[in-house]
Amino acid sequence: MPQSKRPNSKKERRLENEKLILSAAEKVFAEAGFGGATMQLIADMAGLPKANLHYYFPTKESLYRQVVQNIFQTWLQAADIFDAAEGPEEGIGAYIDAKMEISRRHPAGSKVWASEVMHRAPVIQDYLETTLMEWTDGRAKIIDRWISEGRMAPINPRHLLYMLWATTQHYADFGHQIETLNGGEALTDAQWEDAKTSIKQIILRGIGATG
Amino acid sequence: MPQSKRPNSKKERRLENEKLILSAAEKVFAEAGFGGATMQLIADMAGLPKANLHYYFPTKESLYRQVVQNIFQTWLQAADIFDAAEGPEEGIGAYIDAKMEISRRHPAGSKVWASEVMHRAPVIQDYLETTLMEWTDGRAKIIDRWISEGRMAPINPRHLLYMLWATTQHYADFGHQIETLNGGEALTDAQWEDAKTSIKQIILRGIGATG
DNA sequence: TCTTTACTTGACCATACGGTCAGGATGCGC
DNA sequence: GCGCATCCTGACCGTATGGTCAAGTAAAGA
Repeated sequence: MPQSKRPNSKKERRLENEKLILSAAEKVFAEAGFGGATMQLIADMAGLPKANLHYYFPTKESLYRQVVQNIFQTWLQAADIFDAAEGPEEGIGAYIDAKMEISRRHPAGSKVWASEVMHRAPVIQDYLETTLMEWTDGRAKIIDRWISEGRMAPINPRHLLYMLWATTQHYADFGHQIETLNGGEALTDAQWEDAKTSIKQIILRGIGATG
Repeated sequence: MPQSKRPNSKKERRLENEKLILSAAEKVFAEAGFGGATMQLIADMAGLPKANLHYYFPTKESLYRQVVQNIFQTWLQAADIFDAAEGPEEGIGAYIDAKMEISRRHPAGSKVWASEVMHRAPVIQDYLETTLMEWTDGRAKIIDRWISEGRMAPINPRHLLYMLWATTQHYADFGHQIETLNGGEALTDAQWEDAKTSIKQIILRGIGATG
């Protein structure tokens, strides 16, 4: 007699609990860093006993690894927009929008990623060397093509990409600083729109890609 | 009989040891985060017994606090260049150069700062609310004046400042990622120059402040 | 030289943390 | 309904860590 209200099937519960744990872990790792986070805190936030965490994720490190890998996936998804674009104004503009939206919706993930990279990427170094490297090379080539087609000014694509990453992720990673400078209030919808517009304005004009 | 070769006077030794400890602490906090850093590790790196650290800095938190405050001072010093400038091209250009130089010379400090802010600034929240707030308001006013004088395009000064911070500090905080994408090699002198030039080119042109 | 003050340090302590485990509960296939 | 595999969890353990302390050493001051 499978119930649909409260998912009690084993598979469903498993997935649900894993999701619950991963979500709690992301928050705690973001707030406290890997070293400062405790399994007990994650357990409390997930509403599960600590020993249960170790049933799903044998070690703290394995849990952390899973969190970071999930974030990396989200990170890469924003790339699709870049690829589908027809030119720099559309591609880079949409990429900025997408990454700003990620910063707004998943600030914890962005922080965990930043923390991981700052600590010399002990867990996802191989991803940096393979997947991220390929992604970056591919995007750099697209930008170089746009430049050779005269659709934007000649600019080192890598530094442009770093600038895009830095600026968009700043709104998540340094969100607390921004909020403090905003009088202690989170940015409003209008302010987020203003941020997006300002960034696109500066960068698109800066690379000579405005209509 | 005060010796000048090896500073054995109490005051000199005190200052020397404090500097030694603070320098080691900055590195360890940057590499491991506050939670991951251990007093033993800092002691080893400073070449002193652990108990000696606790003589100079009673708690781990007090040591951390001192490190963060020192970094904040460096951070603010780069402002002088901004103030002394005659117009946006000179002021913002020089500010970018100065902040990039800090990222290059003191990456550990930048990382500690980033980490502190990411964790909701438990130690320097009051600085954010007072000193940083005033600094930001002041700089925003200067930019607004430049805009009203027609020396640059109308742009929300805050988002421009965030962009400057984000981009320049990215080269320190995400230095490991940049190094990995650079084939595992640290950026050369020429590459650092290229970075500075690219950033200035995009931003100065983006805000309509090029000669 | 003698006293006092500042500094140094090995040994030690309480605590908190990651991780284990045994035994019980629960749903699943037959 | 029954046996089995999966899931759950309170109690427990070893270790590492921040911090203490008392006893010693070296410099400053008189």
